[in-house]
Amino acid sequence: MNKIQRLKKNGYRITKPREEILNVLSQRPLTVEEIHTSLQNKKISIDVTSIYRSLDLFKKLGLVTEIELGEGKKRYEFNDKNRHHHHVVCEDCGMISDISLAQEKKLIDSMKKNSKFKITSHSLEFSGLCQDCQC
Amino acid sequence: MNKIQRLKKNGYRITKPREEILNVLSQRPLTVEEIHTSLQNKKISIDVTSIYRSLDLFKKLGLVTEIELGEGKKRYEFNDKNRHHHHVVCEDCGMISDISLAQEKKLIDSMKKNSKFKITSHSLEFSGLCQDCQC
DNA sequence: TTGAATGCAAAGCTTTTGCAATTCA
DNA sequence: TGAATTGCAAAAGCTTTGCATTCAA
Repeated sequence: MNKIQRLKKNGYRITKPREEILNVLSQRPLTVEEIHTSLQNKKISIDVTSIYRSLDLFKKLGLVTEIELGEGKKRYEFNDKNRHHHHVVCEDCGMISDISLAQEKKLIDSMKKNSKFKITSHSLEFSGLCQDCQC
Repeated sequence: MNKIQRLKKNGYRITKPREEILNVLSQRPLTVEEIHTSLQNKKISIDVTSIYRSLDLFKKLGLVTEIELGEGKKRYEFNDKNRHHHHVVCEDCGMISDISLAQEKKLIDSMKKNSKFKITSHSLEFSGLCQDCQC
């Protein structure tokens, strides 16, 4: 089931702004400002308010994941359920890379087993210097 | 070496506001607002601006760690170097618990070895329901 | 047609900046 | 005393809210 069908199925309307925002959301986590600029570049005029509201809806439907990388603002990324991953951010240039960790499952499972909390989600973010910025 | 001495050693002044902020910072990560309220309760009047500026200094000196738990604001916690840990936050009541994970080192070491980035730090945050909120 | 969604303006929070007054060493 | 630090006011982000208008079904 694609993203548009998923909207419809839940009784929400397929609107131009929503379609455009979904089109622009890639694997790379974007800020609201970046989404807005990206749409403007495509000559699509959408108010930031509508972007915020659309993202809220997408979050609720599980279409989009909200992440914080310590920048003081949120980032949004299209939620590919088949590809659980985390991020590493370059302290110098801000470049963001995806990472998948083989040993991760063990760690999370053990956390779930041992914690008194009922764990529902986690975030693991790395910070460092990317290849270019190490020189 | 205690926190006050650490300030002095680096050529910074020991001032009333700085002392009071350090006194109030506990293991529990606090927001600037919480620090401010906590000081007011002790009849200590400090401007939030000064709190921000002191925290910036403490961060620079490695006395305090800044964390984000997805609340849209930052939290600050006194940095106990002997006790590396992470957090789990209750989605319902906001309660924050510390956690230490035995298997963590392996995961991080492998990340450091395999990543093209030069990893300098990481954050691992869990979200779920605390014991009280599970009922 | 009609409720849902959008745009615009305004406000709400958190955080930062500028500058004169104060304070520590 | 003199530079570092503080308080106050203002501004700068990011995000949310209210309301009239527009739009999808």
